[in-house]
Amino acid sequence: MPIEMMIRKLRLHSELVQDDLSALRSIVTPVKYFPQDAVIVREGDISTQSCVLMSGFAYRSKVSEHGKRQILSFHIAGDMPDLQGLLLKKMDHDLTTLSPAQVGFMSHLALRRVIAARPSLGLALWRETLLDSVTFRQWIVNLGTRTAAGRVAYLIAELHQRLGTMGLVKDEQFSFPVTQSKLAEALGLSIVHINRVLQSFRAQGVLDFRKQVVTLRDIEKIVELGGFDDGSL
Amino acid sequence: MPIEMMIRKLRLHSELVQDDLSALRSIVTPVKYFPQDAVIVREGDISTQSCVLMSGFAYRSKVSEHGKRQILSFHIAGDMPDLQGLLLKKMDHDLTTLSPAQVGFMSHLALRRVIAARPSLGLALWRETLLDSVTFRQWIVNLGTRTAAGRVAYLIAELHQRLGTMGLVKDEQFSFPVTQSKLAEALGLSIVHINRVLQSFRAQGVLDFRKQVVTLRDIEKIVELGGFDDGSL
DNA sequence: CGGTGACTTGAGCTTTGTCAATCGAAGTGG
DNA sequence: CCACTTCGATTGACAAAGCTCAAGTCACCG
Repeated sequence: MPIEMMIRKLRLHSELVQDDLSALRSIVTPVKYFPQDAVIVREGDISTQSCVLMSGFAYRSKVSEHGKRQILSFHIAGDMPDLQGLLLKKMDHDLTTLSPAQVGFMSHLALRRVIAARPSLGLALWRETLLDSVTFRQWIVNLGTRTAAGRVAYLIAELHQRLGTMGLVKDEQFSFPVTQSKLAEALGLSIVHINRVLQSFRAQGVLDFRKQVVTLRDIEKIVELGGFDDGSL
Repeated sequence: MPIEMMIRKLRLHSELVQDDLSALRSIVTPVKYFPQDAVIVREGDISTQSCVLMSGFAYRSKVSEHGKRQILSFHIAGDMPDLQGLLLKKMDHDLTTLSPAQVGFMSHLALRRVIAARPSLGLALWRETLLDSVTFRQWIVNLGTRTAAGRVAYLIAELHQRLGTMGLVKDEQFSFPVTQSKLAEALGLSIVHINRVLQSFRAQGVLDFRKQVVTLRDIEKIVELGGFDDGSL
């Protein structure tokens, strides 16, 4: 029942009554399946619908004129990574799958209708977009203040926390189907350097990143390096 | 009539009728005057009101556990830098004045009342918070993909554009009351390095940054270095 | 079996940071 | 008005983090 992932996430932050939830459920299209590395929405597109990631991973990215690409955020089941399109018609970045993914869509027309009828739902969705902002702000701090090792550790800690609340972590281990090259694009580092950081983490028994699976070996150390702050809101 | 700055900015992005605008005006408290470097809201505070910057400059910042501070964004007249507090009760960052500033406040109670009565106003405010996000995303690209000189150039180009739409640029010159140390905190660079970049810009006749005033001398070059993209939404 | 994509490794180099000192303007108390 | 302090800007010398280039390895796939 993949659609429940979205509901689950929404309920983490907002109090919604059953009627709100079923109104929302009712406008989500049947799930579509996307392969790995498929573009869901492209920068410049005029969006007429927003999506919900039901399973799998996705990421948002933007290329700077220099041709360098920056990954802005990673997304997991339950996320609505292009909800902002509801009010900002023109996409300012790309949204791409990182793994095969199940995606549901909600047309903006239907969303507006449902929000007008149920203001509390509108507020809950607004809040979701604000939480998105919080993550971006943390990301800025990450890029601006931390060394390479700190950035990697932070990213892992953040994902660990988010996947944890969605029940996607088992035995301090989770799937994260990303290449080192994408990690580099996310963290503003070179591939070579990412590789070296990961190796040193492995050697020091901090964490292991192999075959798309992350294994946390020394959480204390990771949190210390990455200075991750759960930041309960 | 400083409150008109807010209205002016809102109307840039949303169509609002006079009644919406006057409803909003009516809940803004009389302006308060803040000196330079005064904290308006602090990380961890539970916010019960949001502010509107009527004149002057402010910035948002966050300290990473390492004690290093990161400036997240700069704000100018018309901005509502802590609007997200309406739905995210706990502040995740500080808001501080960069210069003496006039600030109006809107209590969250009143805001919620007015939004409930006028959904279009709610959407306009939601959109404002989304524009905030856009800026953060650009900032991530800035930190992640550009060299020191590019980052500085980008920041200047962004400010130039934003101040321009608010009518605060004259003769390709604008006031930006920031120290080099704060620039360093915003751009994730050391003070010394910022100083060198500014000097080289001055020497090359790209731009001049003296006594809190920025003078653009070669806009082409600035846009090229910073790769600024107006990104009309 | 050859090809492709991801990961690894080494060497040398560039950008940026650190440390330490100096300078200059503005403000303060005497 | 002068000595003194303070804060921000500036400079030089040196160190470090991270980048680029280039080559090689390894697993997988047609």
